Amino acid sequence: MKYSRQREVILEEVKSRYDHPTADMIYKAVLEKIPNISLGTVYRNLNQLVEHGLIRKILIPDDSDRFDYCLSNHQHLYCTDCKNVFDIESDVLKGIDAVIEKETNYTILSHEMVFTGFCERCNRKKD
Amino acid sequence: MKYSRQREVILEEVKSRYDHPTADMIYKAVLEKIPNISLGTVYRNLNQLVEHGLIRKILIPDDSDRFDYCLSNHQHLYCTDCKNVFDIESDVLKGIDAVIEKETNYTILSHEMVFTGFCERCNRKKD
DNA sequence: ATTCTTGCAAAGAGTTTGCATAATA
DNA sequence: TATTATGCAAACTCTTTGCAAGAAT
Repeated sequence: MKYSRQREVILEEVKSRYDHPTADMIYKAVLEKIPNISLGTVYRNLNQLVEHGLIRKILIPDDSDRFDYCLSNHQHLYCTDCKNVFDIESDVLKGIDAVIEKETNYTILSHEMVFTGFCERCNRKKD
Repeated sequence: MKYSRQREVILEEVKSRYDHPTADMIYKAVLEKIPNISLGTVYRNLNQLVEHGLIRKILIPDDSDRFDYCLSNHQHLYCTDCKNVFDIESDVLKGIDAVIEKETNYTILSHEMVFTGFCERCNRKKD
């Protein structure tokens, strides 16, 4: 990838936050630093960064895609109450691709997983 | 839910096929039986059937949603080569929601999981 | 000099919604 | 009769794309 300031700032933005933002949230944030950046550029760069494995895209049921800096094996929880995405630190799924590959005749490259439920805060609200 | 022939035929269509169709594929199939049904009605009914737990929606990375009749615990493989969705018979994920719930302070209601890779047929093509 | 990237705006795909009408309970 | 569902079309959201201009190698 040829260098571009737009891509650098976009990647920094994804890296620096932990709220699993949508493309539009990233666009709005990056606007502060590059006031004339376009939404198309944000989408193009996010997709490129995903393709190059620098960030990942998280699919949310009935909601727009989120982006996350690629770190260790971790899972995600989508809280249907506050609509936020939270990290789940758990290694129960470690090596699952290899397990499935052994059990079937498929080639497994990756998987997408999202849990749906309630976060801590929304759990407490219900008491 | 109040009875409607449209919904009945839509549910039968999802029940009867194993190719994890998109809303549009279901619409085209149902058109054969109800020639004046509208795409909006298909979407409305699919969503209702999902909400009532009769069918499930499968999220596919960078592709449209698929629908599947709700059966036992099984997983899905999205073949990036032929773009089809296949069933994976495996119980490695059985009880995973409860495990995560024990490990965290979240309430887990459900999860979405899709493996990405190659199906048997596309695997063979590569040899 | 060549290739990649940008901003802009328009288009695209997929899905939802408002409304008057029709069917169900 | 009251409620829910329908067909139609328009609207809506999210995302992609064509293009001429600009930046990076």
